[in-house]
Amino acid sequence: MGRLTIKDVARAAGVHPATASRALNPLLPGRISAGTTERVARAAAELGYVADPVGRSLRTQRSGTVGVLVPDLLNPFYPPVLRGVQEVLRGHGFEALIASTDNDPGRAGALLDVFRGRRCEGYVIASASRRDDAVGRLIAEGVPVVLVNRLTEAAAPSVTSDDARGIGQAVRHLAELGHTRIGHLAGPSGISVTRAREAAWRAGLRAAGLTPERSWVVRAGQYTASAGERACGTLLDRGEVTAILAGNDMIAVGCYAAFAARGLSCPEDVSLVGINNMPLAEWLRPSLTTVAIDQEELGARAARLLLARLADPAARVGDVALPTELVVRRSTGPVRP
Amino acid sequence: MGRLTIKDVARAAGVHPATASRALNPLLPGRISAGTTERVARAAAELGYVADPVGRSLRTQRSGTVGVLVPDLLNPFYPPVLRGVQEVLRGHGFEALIASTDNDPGRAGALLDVFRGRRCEGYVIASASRRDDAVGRLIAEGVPVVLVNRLTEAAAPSVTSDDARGIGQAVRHLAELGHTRIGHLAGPSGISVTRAREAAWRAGLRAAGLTPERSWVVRAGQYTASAGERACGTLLDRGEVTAILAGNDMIAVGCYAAFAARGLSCPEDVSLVGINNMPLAEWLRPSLTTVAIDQEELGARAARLLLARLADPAARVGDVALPTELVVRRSTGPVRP
DNA sequence: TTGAAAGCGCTAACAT
DNA sequence: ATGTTAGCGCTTTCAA
Repeated sequence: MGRLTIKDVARAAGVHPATASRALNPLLPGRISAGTTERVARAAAELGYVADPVGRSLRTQRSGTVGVLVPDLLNPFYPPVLRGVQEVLRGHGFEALIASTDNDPGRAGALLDVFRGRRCEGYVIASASRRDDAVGRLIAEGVPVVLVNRLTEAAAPSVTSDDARGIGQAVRHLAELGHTRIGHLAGPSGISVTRAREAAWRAGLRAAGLTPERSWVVRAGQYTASAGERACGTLLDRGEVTAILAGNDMIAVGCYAAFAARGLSCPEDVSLVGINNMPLAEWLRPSLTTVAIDQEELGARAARLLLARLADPAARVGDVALPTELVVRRSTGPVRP
Repeated sequence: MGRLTIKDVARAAGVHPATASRALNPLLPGRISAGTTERVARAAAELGYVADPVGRSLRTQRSGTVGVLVPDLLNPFYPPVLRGVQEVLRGHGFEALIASTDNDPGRAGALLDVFRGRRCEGYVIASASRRDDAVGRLIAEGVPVVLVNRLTEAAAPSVTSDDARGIGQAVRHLAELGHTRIGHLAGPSGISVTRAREAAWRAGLRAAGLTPERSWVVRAGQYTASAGERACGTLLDRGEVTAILAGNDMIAVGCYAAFAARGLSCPEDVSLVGINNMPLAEWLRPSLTTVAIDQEELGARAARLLLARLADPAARVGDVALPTELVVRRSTGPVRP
C-alpha cells in the first residue's frame, strides 16, 4: 500500500500535479475551470487521497499544529478546556499538541521547546504565571499566543472568566444565608486568577456590608486538593469563619477532607463554595455550590482567537471574558444559630 | 529570525551539510571522525539548532508522531495514562496526538482518519470495544497498534490490568467484614474489561464460599457517574445486597449519589468498592476503597511496547498485565448486624 | 571519512 | 486555465 500522492490523483484526472493541487485548494490565485476542478475532486475522492501534511508543511512552512500548555491535566477543570480547543482546531484543519507542566512553572520552558521543535504555529497557554519568562519570551518574539484563564505581565490576547460577577453572587448567597464571616482560600500568588478572585471576594464582602479581615484569608500553595486541605485546616483552626470561598473546586475538594478530619459537617457547620464547576463538582458529597465557568467554551474561544491571529498575523484580536454564574447545590446552608 | 537549517550548522563547522547530518545522527552507517562529530555538535549547540521535523519526516517517511485514542478524557482515569504515554514518547523524540471518543464508539473512525491524515506511525488505543471496526481495520493493515485496558477481537499487543487479583482481594475484604450478598455494577457490555471484571467478581465470590446471584448484577450503560447512579438505584431497590463492587470509580461516584438519594449512609448501610483508584478517589467522602491500577504505568508500558514495534516492525512484542492491589479506605465497613 | 547529488510530496512563481 | 520548474530541509545513496 504505497502512499497515494498528488501525482496519482493528477494522473487519474489527466492533469498536471500542480493543476490537481490547485483544484483541491479552492481559494488559491489562478483559478481552475469548473470541469477540471470537478474531475480532480472526483478522482481524489475515488482514490481516497489525503494530502500529505508533511510535504505540504515543508513547502508552505506551516505545520497546521498548535501547542497547548495546561498547568495540570489531572485537574478535572482542564480536560473540558482541551475538548473545546480541539473541537475548534480540528474544524479548521489544525491539530493540537498537548502538554502539562504539572504545576511546575519551571517545566514550561522545556515543553515549549518541544513545541517549538515541532514547529507549532501558535500557542494556547493556560499555565502562565504572572511573570512567566518562557511565555513572555514567546510573546516578545511575536509568536501567536492566546492566554487562557491566567494572564502574564506581557500582554497577549486572552480568554478569561469574569469571576467578579459569579463570586459576587456567591458572597451575596452566603450573606443571605446569614453568614457574616466568610473566609477565602486563595490559590498560589503569582497567578493572575488568584489575585482577581481574592479581589472579587473582598469586593463581594464589602458590597454585602461586611468587612473582610486579613485572618480570613489563607493561601494554598497550589490549586490542588491536598494544598486545599492544609490551607482549610489552618483557616478552620483559627475558628473565625462560618463559610468558605475556595479558590477553585480542587481546593474545595480538599476542604471536605479538612472538615471530616475535624468532625465538622457541611453545610451544617461550615458552608463551602468552589469556583469552576468542574465535571465532578455535582458528584461530591455534599454536592458543591460553585461559581460555574463554561470550560469548553473557554477552550473554544481561545482556539478561535488563535485561528484569527494565524489567519491574519496583523489582526488585532481582543480579549474575551466569559460570564460566570453561581450554581447553588448542597454545600451551602444557613449559618448556625 | 529565519529558521536555522543544517546548512547553517555545516557552514559554521566547515563541513558539508550531509556530513553535519551524519555527525548529529549517531548510529548511522558510515561513521564520522570524532573530531568532526565534536565540531558539528559544538556548532549545533552554539547556534541552538534543532532539526526541522518536517524536512526530516519528508525524507524519512516517518512523522515521529503517535495517535492516542481514549474513550473519555473527562474520566479522571485517563489523564494519568496520557501522562505516562507522553513521558515515554517524549523521551524518545516522539509526540502524541490525543483524541477522545467521548464514549461514542462511532467517533473512533473519524478520529483515526485525522490521525492517519497526520501520518501517525503508530497508535495507542484505550477506547476499543471488543468488536471495533475502525481499530480492527487498523490492526489488519499491520499498522503498529497497542491496546490499553480494553481488548478487541482482533489481536494486538496490549497493556491491561490484572483485575482478577485486586478484585479477589476486594471480595475477600468484604466477606471478612461479614458481607455475604455482594452486588456488582458492571460497565457496558461489548468492552473487554467489563467481562473480565464481572468474571473476577464471580470467581471472587465463589472463592469466598458465596454464590453469585443473577439479581446482584446490574449493568451500567456507560462508565460514567450518571450511569452508575441509575444502575446503583436499580440494584439498591432490589434490596438484596449489603455491599457493591462498582465496575470502575466513576460508577462508584454515581453510587454515592444513589445512596444519598435513598438516605443510606456508606459504609454503615452499604459498603462500596471501586476499581481504578483514580486521582480524587481518596478525596471522595467517604474516601473510596478501590482496586488500584497504576494508571501512569499503564500508559508508560503501552508507549514502550509501541516504541519497540516502531523500532522493529518484525518484533514480536507481547502483552503486559499490570498487578492490581486493593486500597482500603473508608467506604467499606462491617455488615450491619 | 567526507562530498556530491538526488529526491521525499507538495505548492508558488513563472511560463505558456 | 493549465503546464513547467524549482525548492522547502533533510537524509541517503553513490562516488571519491
